[in-house]
Amino acid sequence: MRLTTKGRYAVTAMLDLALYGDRGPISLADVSGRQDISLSYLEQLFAKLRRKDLVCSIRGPGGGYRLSRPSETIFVAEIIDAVDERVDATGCAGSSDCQDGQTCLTHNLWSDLSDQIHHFLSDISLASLVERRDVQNVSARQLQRARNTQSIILTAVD
Amino acid sequence: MRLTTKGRYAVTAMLDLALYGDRGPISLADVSGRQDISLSYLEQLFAKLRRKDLVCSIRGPGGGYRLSRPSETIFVAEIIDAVDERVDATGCAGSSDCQDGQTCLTHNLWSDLSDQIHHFLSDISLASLVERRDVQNVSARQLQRARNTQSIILTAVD
DNA sequence: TTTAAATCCTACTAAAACCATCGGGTATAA
DNA sequence: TTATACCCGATGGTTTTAGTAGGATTTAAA
Repeated sequence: MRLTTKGRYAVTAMLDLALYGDRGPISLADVSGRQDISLSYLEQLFAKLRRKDLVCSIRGPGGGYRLSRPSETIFVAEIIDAVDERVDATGCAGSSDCQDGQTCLTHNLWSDLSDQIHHFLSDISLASLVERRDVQNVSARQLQRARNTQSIILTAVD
Repeated sequence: MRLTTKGRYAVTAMLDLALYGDRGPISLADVSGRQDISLSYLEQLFAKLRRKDLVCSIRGPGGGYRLSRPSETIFVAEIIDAVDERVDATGCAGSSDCQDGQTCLTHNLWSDLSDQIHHFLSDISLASLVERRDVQNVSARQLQRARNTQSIILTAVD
């Protein structure tokens, strides 16, 4: 099982869309700037998210990505599955043939753990994350930083 | 976060000791044979388990490893921690400085998940695994296979 | 006293996964 | 027409994994 930056980036980026996407599509360049994720890497992740129909894309200027469903109906587990293949703690991808085509001594333990994790992440929607106090605080900080950066740029232009 | 064969091997090997270690120390060669784990790799894992005082070793012929505490008081979470360093889903090892020294948008989500996993694995003792029906079934199968292998060897000697 | 069984220890390596970067496409609004 | 943005494939550096190799040390048993 793995849960690395790949899955974390994907969830963070999707949450970014949920937070800021109410007025039209969000470009990956914006997400990249706010969340400190490399643009090229985001492109790869969103290719997978698009294939799994979690986002839809609008090309051309003013384009970007939108959630393809309301944020209440998109769950963290789906996002991780989309980019990370699986949240599975077994060594045999659940097929019970871990040792010589038969189950290993601890197969069911890892199977239970996988269920636990999947259940936990399946209960958390993007909308529920948007409502969280800590998420709102971080979001406010990010917007403030974006405004500062903008004003620095404008000052430099003068 | 990672949960790979390293952690799985360690738990399986410890469970092997819990199952068969009641009559003196178990050699890693025996564990290797029963659980299909390479001997040298087991040696590396048990070096860590020994450092964390989960097992104690007896050198020389007839030697091997024993659990250093009763199996009722050894929990899966400890074993994984010992060989895998951590079961942590955050990107910052819990230090909350995931983005530019501040918390990232999804930090608390991963922190909650880590707590969930750790709590789950902290509740499972080696003794409770030994009592499980599925573990007993697999164990019986492994012993049967070992007897077959032994009889093949004896036949070949004749 | 010798031998062989076992732990102990360090270094090395092939393969995989991760986390990108790069360079070019293509669609499309302005 | 042009700049913006998505789209796509190839590549590469770094880290981790899973295991190998080769020996040194301890010690029970022959």
